[in-house]
Amino acid sequence: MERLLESIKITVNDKLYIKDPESSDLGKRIIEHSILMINDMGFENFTFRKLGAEIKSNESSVYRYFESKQKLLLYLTSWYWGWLEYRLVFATNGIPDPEPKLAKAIEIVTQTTVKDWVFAHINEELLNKIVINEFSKSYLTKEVDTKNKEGYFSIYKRLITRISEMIKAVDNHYGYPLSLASTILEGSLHQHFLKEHFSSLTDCHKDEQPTKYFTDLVFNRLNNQPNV
Amino acid sequence: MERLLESIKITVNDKLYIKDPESSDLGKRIIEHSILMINDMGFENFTFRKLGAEIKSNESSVYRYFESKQKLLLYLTSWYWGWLEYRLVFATNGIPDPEPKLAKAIEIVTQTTVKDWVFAHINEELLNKIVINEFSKSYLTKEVDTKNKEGYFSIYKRLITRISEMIKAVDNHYGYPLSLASTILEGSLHQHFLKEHFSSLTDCHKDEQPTKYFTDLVFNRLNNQPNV
DNA sequence: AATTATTAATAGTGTTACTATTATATTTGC
DNA sequence: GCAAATATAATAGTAACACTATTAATAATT
Repeated sequence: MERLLESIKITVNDKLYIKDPESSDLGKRIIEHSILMINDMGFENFTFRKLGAEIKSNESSVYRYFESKQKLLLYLTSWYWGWLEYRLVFATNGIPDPEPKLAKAIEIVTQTTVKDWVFAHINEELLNKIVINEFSKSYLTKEVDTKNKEGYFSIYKRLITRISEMIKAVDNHYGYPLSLASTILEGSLHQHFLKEHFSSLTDCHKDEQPTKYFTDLVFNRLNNQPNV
Repeated sequence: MERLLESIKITVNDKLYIKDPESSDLGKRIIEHSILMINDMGFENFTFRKLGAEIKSNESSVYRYFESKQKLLLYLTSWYWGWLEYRLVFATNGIPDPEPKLAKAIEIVTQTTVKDWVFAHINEELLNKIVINEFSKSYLTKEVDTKNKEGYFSIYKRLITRISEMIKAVDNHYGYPLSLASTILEGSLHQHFLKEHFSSLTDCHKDEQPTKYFTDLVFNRLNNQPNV
């Protein structure tokens, strides 16, 4: 995969940044260290001032790239979903049969990310943790509808649509392909969170178990047609 | 139900408040109006200062009842889960067969709340909306493990345990009763949120559809034993 | 060498969560 | 009915935060 991706750039909605962080060294340091710091201290305790100090730059310089903390988070999570979408399409494209195709898709989106380091300044493993802990906060706000209209969630939405299409390909009589797709994505983040902090509320205690749980759940439903 | 509940008090962890808001008129107004205001403006924009102004009292008086905004949110959501647990136990206790019992449980926890007004100062319908929009924020923080140790999520956890027990009663060979129970609860909040803000990501467009979706999903899995 | 773009430094604004202190009501015990 | 205890209100203040404005220094381009 490394070879292939060298020429690939994950593109996110360009309204999410003022200046493309990929376009400069400072920009890349902003991305790299915001991932490290948000993962360390959590989004609430993370500030542009602290980030500036960490990268030996200045708060105001960070504001040249991102107009707010919220937009930086949306940039990071969008990037993550874009990267996941890329891996999903790449891994499933060659599979002709709907069942193994969906199975592969579930595997990709529910497993925790292994260290890839395809993009030098982006630690995908930590970014995955950030998505588990912080993504919900990016839409659980009063501004969600405007943000949505501005297209800040479009990659995420496209990803869910893709999964729902694969579900329909397995069973086009099933009545809830979109709900099931969104349950797989969100539910998998949630199971990973429970695994870390509420282990008494989940049967998933190892990284690969959410994949097994959702694969089992989805295929049992879809092979069993007593629809609505 | 009204008659019965007149003498019932939903009790939450008493470390969540400094002074019991149920013990005074001011306390009840704090609860009543914090529900209205958080629902209106969202948790981020809600402040004790604004609340004080609204109830013609003072910011510092609110701090006599709750030591922080976060604890007030935890109080409200705990109360909600306690109330839901009560309704769950009440509605399922008399059902001997595991299947209809679980079906009733899923119905209770996945449906949006109808106006009950059993507790004069608590609008359960709005509280349900608050839980949908804000509950995740109460655990998606760096302090989650300490909060958990202090017992601030115990009612929520007990509720999930109860549901998982009902799942086991239907199929005690199923390998993921806890994960399934937590998926039903969290997933249902999520589907209700999507219904309001991302209708292209769900098949649930009416209030009762999450119930149907999860009932279908759960029973199809449990009647079908190809376990792990 | 001059122009331009980028980055850094400094200072400031309004708001927030929360605390401390004092003053004023209200309730309670006798 | 009145003093003591308690609850509430008012005021002021702190440190931190998100974000802005302005100017200074540096680097890249022409």
